[in-house]
Amino acid sequence: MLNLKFIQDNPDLVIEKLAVKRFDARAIVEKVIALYKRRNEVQNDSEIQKAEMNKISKEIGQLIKEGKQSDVELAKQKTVELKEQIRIFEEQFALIDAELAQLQVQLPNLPSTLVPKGKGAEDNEVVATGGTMPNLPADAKPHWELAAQYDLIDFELGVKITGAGFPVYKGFGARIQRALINFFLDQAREKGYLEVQPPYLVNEASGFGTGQLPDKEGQMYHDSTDNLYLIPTAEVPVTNIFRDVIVEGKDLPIKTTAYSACFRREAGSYGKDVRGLNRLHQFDKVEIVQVAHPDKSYESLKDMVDYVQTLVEKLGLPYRILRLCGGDMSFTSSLTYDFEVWSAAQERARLLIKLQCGLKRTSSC
RNA sequence: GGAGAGAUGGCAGAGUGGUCGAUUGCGGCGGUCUUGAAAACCGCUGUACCGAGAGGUACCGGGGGUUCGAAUCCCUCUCUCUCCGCCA
Repeated sequence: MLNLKFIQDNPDLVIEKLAVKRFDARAIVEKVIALYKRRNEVQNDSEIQKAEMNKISKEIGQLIKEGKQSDVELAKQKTVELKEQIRIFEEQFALIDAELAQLQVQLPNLPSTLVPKGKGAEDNEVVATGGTMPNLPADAKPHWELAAQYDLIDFELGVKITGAGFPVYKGFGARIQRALINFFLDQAREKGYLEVQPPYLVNEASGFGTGQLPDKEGQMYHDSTDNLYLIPTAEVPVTNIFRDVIVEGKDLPIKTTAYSACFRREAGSYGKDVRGLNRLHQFDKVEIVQVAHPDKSYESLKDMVDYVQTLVEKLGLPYRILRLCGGDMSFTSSLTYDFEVWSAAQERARLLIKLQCGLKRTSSC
């Protein structure tokens, strides 16, 4: 969320930057500036009254000590009107403040200077490609058929036990899943990431801490008995490690990695691209997170992009890295790289990894 | 599920209605001493917001209340710990 003072001091910059994201911020920015000024005036008036009130209260304490009972009564009378004025000012302040907050959340994060202008997927910038495209015969099978043929993943069994989107990995399928998790964790550790095993259920505060709540309320599995949420990504518990804590500047960047199962309701996505492993309710993911100094966050992002590139290289996958254009970026991001891996049998690129640098300054893999 | 205790500054831990934004210790920063370091000693050391500044306001788990005045009293919520019970 953009800082009010920043908006006030740099209105043109905000408008110009958000235009890259195809967002017309002019009206909101103007309103914000006017309200912000008004809010500060009210705050000032209110605080003058409060200062007076505090002063009188201290005097009363002194008078009581000295036993000047009549003066005490006199002073108390003065506070009656002050109290009422303070109440009115505070009411006004709360009203303006709420309106301001409501406007503030409507402004997206500013894009980095690297972000290309553009509308949608076709305007994204390809920054790197690698690997060799496999040349498959015309009758090549998609992964869900192969998985069934070799009994690696049993989707039907998952349906019986739980429901669609909860596959059962079997035999070599289960082993390769475990091997990949180990591979990613081991690689991350070698790059200086601290491995953690976080809880898979988080409380409400953690949900808000990473912005999953209230935004994606319906996308998370929720246990209403204890008011806990199943994590949609290890990003949630891992970044919440740092919620409300002060870290030493010399310790930055702090690099953390975690494997977790991830749970997503994927409400509303039925019907398209849901076959096989394309869209699951439960899946495995190894996350990397860096906590960096704001001035160094783009360096951290670069570091992570380069690192992930080495992973797809090592796995020998055909891939490309995209720098998303303004129109294709998310609300909170300031710079996003997508790693797309080519899926030959499906004849399309699948998004494998999304790395973003944003307000939360989190990145995932 | 039952009973009890607790939540205070980076950490530990005082404070039960009036100069308490908060004693003290640790940590951190600066200095004296030292060839250097350690020790010792001295000083400084929370955050946010408003203000050109002086300064002001708010914050002692969250919210509400009583009062001229609340870390302190009342109500309520949340969380943590201890003991008992139950349990895959």
